[in-house]
Amino acid sequence: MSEKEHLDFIRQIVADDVASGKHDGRVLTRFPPEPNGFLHIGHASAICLDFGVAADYGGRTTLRMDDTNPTTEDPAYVEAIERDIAWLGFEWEGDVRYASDYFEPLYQLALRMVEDGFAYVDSLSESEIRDHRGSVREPGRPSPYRDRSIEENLQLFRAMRAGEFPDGAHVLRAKIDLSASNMKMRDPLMYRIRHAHHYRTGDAWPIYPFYDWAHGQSDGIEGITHSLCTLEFQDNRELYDWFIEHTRPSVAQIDSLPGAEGGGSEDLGSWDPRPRQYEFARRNLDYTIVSKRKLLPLVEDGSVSGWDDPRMSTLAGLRRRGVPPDAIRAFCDQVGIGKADNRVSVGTLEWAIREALNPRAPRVLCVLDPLKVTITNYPDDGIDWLEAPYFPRDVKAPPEDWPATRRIPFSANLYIERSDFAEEPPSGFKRLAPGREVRLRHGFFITCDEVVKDGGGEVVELRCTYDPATSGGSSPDGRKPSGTIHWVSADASLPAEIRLYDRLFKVADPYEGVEDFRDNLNPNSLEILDAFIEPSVAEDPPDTSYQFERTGYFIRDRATRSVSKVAGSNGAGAHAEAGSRLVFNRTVSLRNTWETTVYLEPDVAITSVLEPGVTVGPVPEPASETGEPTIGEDTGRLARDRIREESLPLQTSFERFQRELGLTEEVADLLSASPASIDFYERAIAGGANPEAVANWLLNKVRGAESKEGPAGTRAAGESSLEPEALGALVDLVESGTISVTTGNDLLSRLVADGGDPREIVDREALGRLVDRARIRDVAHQVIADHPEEAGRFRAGQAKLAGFFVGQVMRATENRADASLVRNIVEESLNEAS
RNA sequence: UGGCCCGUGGUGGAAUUGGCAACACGUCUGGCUCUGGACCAGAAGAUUCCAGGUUCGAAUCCUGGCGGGCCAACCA
Repeated sequence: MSEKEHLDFIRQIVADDVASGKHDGRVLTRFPPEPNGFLHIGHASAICLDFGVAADYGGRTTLRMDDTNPTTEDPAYVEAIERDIAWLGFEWEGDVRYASDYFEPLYQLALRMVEDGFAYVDSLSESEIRDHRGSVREPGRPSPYRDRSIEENLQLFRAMRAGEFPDGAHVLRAKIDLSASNMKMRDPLMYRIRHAHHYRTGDAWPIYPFYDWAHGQSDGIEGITHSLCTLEFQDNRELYDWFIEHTRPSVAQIDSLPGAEGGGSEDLGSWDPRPRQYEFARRNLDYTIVSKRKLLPLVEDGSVSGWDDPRMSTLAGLRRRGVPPDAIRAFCDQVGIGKADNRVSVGTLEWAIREALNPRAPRVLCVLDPLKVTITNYPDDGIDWLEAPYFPRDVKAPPEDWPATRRIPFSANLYIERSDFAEEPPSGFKRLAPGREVRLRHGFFITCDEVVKDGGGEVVELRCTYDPATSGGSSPDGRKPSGTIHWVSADASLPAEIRLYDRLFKVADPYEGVEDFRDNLNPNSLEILDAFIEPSVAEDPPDTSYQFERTGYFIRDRATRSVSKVAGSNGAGAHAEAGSRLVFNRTVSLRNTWETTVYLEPDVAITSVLEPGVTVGPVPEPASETGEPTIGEDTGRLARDRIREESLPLQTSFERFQRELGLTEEVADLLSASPASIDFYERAIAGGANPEAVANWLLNKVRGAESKEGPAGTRAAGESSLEPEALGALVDLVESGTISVTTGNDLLSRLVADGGDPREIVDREALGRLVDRARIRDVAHQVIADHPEEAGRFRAGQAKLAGFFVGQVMRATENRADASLVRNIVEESLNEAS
């Protein structure tokens, strides 16, 4: 992958880890699909990330089948997944891994959890467990079996494993916290009893681990360093970490693994490297579904012809549609990765496809919707084989294994595209019309002399004359026709079936406004055309991607169709298989700026019509008389007021802050929210620092500095080494002008991290404020000289660039300069220097 | 009166961690062309969800509000 100056947030984390020498700088990621369906374009994004991140940092990626649910999985899916990833162009580390290969070590690990008292066997029914779990609003209740002895748990769990109980009789649960606000932590299930046949382990196991238990431990077993998954697993991360921290793996347990290196039975104590989970937003594509579970019903109910139906967003479908793998990779690269919900336009995918195909797809002629043209001044039984280049001049490096030209037949009977003729041409129309001349691509100029219609008034034939002097596309007299159109000989072309695919769903968001997303299926997503194509294609390799000139990119489908009607033929189509015709899938149309495709961005049009002036949120309701918080009210303030009503000291401080210290009500409110907060503030101002300034620092900057995270994943939330007295001293230093505000900011982060006395640090490091006008002016001049372009733009009126120069000067003086002074001097210097 | 996460042009997203709101797709001009494609040149499009606050300076920090997503499967 090319070096980018910008790193997405995942790569930033990995880059930091590598730089800090975590795991000795090793990176191992994993792609863990469940083999219960085909991979789709959404997975492509995850695959590109998992494999791409590792590759960027010299790491590797394992492919792991997350096959812990025997009832949904199938070896056919395993095969499809491997095929699709390989096709996409990625190579996984070693053999394919299977979670099912880890069933034994997982079980051993679980046994230890039971021994250590971190897991218990619960014998409640499924619905009872659900009931005991409580809701998001109410805490759960412990199961009556929660306090079984370790011995009993051990014996029961072993019996579960031995197959002594029927399905549903017991489960193994982690013993965590039934009242956790995170539902995932309310004693999550680790194992269920399921007497089911697993496609790999057969009937060896009557119990199967759940995702949360299996996944993190599998990461540990494989030595994964960065475990990337989608946003909906954010709540699971706390559990992931809990499991990682509470297991005690030993070499013996993972020794039974295929490919294990062997080696004793000593305790590993913990997983090393310790895997960490990071989440990113899944990629949604408009007019498309990216969910294996939603795609399955389409396959099952016959809405599509299979997982590889070219309308499907599956990699297999895209492949059959003719989308090259590098286009998908380019697309994933282009949209990148983030944490915000999104819906990418399919236009972006189409762009990537055209970009990939344009330089390498040979151009051929194919008429999709034929209109008969008779050349009246050409011999009826004549035929000319014209030499035509496969690539236009602007394709600089056509594929070397493809010939430069082919021959195409010209005869008295031709087909042109019905849309390339207009009896009454609109203005700007550059194609054929009565009396007009156009160029046939790679052929002659023709002029339309006569329009033949059927009884219904529909045009059925054009009678034209050609100019024999224009062979090769130009006329000796130098005249230029208004346009160039594609065509095909009716006497010597091949009949072809063309399948045009439109989006599978009618609306950008298939889940919008319906209970069943299938109600949003586009009934016209497939259009089949009887077309004619130049005969050269019959001899080409079957998987060739073409550009049909002026229409789009197409690929030959593996299917052939028997001829439904005999095409006008004199045997020139002899290369085609007798009695059959070729089938082509349209991969994507050409970009079309003439016929503005109405369907292209309908959602844009619709929103602008439906929501003309809709502004932000709803109008706040007036407060209700019950005093209950209503929308728009400051509920935090209400809560604090209520607490103060019941606590005299709090209320006293609240009032004193306002009356004696002159703080605003809002500031006093925040400061008097808790005894700890009041105490901290009182101690900070005890040294004589300006109360108002201290309050502002405390409320704004200190909170900001404390919430800033350290190196990814290692943040110790709420931990601060800042002493109140130090804050008071710091504020005093700034207020008295001893140090600059910016130095104060820097110092604050250091105090929060490491503690200390600001006065000492300032003395020791000579951080005193720089107010020497001459010094600052020197620096400013230097900065201006170094940035002539910006200086010019400032003088041209871009006033906000002053901030840029202030920043540069501050940097040059290590933040010691007085910023107001700097701004002053910078603006002065900028103006005088002109 | 739950927890967690997320709001930057139409779309996806940058902003070197408080100092010029990048880039790409799309749109619109103009040029070139034997493809109304490609290519070349240019333009338009953003009070960074809102309101306050801190700061010389805020997309970024603080407070509150609004909006969206996920979580109560013996699925993953």
